[in-house]
Amino acid sequence: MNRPAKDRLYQHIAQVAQAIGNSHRLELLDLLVQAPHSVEQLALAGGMSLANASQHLQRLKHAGLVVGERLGTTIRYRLADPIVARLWIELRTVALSQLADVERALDEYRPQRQQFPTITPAALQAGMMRGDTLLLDVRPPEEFNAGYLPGAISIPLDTLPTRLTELPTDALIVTYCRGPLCVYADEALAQVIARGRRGARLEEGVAEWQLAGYSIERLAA
Amino acid sequence: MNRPAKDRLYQHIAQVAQAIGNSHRLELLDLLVQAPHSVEQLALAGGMSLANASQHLQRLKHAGLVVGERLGTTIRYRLADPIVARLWIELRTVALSQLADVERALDEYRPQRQQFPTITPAALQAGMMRGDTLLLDVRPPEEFNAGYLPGAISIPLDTLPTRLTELPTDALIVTYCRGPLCVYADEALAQVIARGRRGARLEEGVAEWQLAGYSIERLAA
DNA sequence: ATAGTACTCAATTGATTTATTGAATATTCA
DNA sequence: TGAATATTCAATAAATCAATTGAGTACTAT
Repeated sequence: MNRPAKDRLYQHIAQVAQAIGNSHRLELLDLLVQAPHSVEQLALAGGMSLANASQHLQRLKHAGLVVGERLGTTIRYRLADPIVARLWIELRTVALSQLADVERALDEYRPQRQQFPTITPAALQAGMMRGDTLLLDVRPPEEFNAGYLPGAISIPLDTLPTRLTELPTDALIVTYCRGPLCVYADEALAQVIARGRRGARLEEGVAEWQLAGYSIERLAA
Repeated sequence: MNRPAKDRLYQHIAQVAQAIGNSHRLELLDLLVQAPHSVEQLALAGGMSLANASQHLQRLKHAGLVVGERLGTTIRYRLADPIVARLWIELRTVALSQLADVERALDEYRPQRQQFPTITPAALQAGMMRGDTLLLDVRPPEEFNAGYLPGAISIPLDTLPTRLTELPTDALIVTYCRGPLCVYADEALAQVIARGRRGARLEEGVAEWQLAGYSIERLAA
């Protein structure tokens, strides 16, 4: 058995794990799961400097996890392959399951998450088939445009206050956003319920939805 | 949006990725996927010092990926949960798919892997149903005892030379070992084919087999 | 109680990673 | 051609990681 060749093999594989072994790069991947983003957008959304974001993107690119394409003066980064989304979801699932600190940190970040009802994908689909459930996608519009759950209506969180009166009073309002690590759907739901509507949150975002075997819709290009 | 809480959340999740961001720790996980091992066994199989192996195991334990239980003077380590095996397989799959260097390193470690036929799990099962296929598990006996593919016979690689005459001449001999990063099945297959038998390798080990939805057998305790 | 075995821990050293800063590069527009 | 915008790169300092060494701990057998 070739010990040096075996060591090199594991070292190469470890490179991918090293690429995702940083909190900023994980957040960048989480953003890219929703839609392609420019460096500027990623730096802003991830709360890091432009140079820092760019450096982290080079690390992710070098590990084959993202690719960038130039569009004029901007470079649009996206996931290199859907299996990268799967790896991120798997990592997050293991972290949540195996480390109590992750669950605690999630409660601190999403303090409202135990206060409202949740709904499963299957129950959501049944409700939408019956016609008594309304599904709201409260992500930014570029993320909705990149792909959304079937039947979802886009009401970005920042526009919700002026649009609450549009919501029917006799339906169950279901909100979703980027997935389990996102608070947008919690905040939207709080407003919906405060306004007297019945509501629930879907924990899954588009990536979790697809990983569970359901399909998404996409606007015509 | 609570920026500090969000940062902490991603930092906690990154801890798990950091834990697997080292080649030695990946090899330890790969070994533990097959069966629980003592620190001494792991250090030997992984080509590292006892103290180093122990340190890496502490890192994996702290990330919730392995657990240890004392049995007399030895501590037997095992995966904390099957989802850890899934994470390892997912990471490896991404690495093989996204980095050409990983494929090259695998070729260097397994130089014979393109020379022999392979067989899919479905074709293997069909052949065993027909009764014209013999499945050999060439891992060490403790790993076979921890769980093996249904219908497999255990012939550890080091005992194969003295047992080749036992093999039927009219069946397809299929070998498997720890999975895609293991050479045991290649070396066994070379001997089987050199002795004039028809042979093929199954790339999947027990973890890949289970992840694909098939069940394994286990000897009564 | 002591010796043997297995394992862990702490300190040290050298290597690697990360964020910042300022310069450099690429593209577009007037 | 030059200015503006977007992005990357290189150098630096601080923080973190990994392997080794030697000491310490836990368990077992005599």
